[in-house]
Amino acid sequence: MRNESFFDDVYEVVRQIPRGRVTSYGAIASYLGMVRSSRMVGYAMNAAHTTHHPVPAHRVVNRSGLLTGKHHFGTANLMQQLLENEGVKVEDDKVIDFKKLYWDPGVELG
DNA sequence: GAGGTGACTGCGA
DNA sequence: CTCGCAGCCACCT
Repeated sequence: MRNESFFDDVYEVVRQIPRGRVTSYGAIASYLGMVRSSRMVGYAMNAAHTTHHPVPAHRVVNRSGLLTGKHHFGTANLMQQLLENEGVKVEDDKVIDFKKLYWDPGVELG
């Protein structure tokens, strides 16, 4: 029951991301069948800031591992702090070993 | 009802 | 390697 909207689906997937892992907007979009609407995933993250649902948006980065949305965390270094706090090394606003830490919902969730 | 926006992605030069 | 352009679609005003 998604009374809220498709955003709720995005939040659910993002919450499934294990600690110390990261994924991309396209991966979530693809898992939800909205690979062509990857922008909407990012848009949903923006709305996540307004919902009451806890969404670890810091675990979601662009397909290059770049912290594109760090500017939306209030402070530019907060997103990197959270990632490093989980064991994810970040440098120059980019996730190191992004390929290794990459978490694909289409694979992990089936 | 219509127009504008965007936390993206892929491809070409 | 970097830079630019076009497509995409739900949400907001």
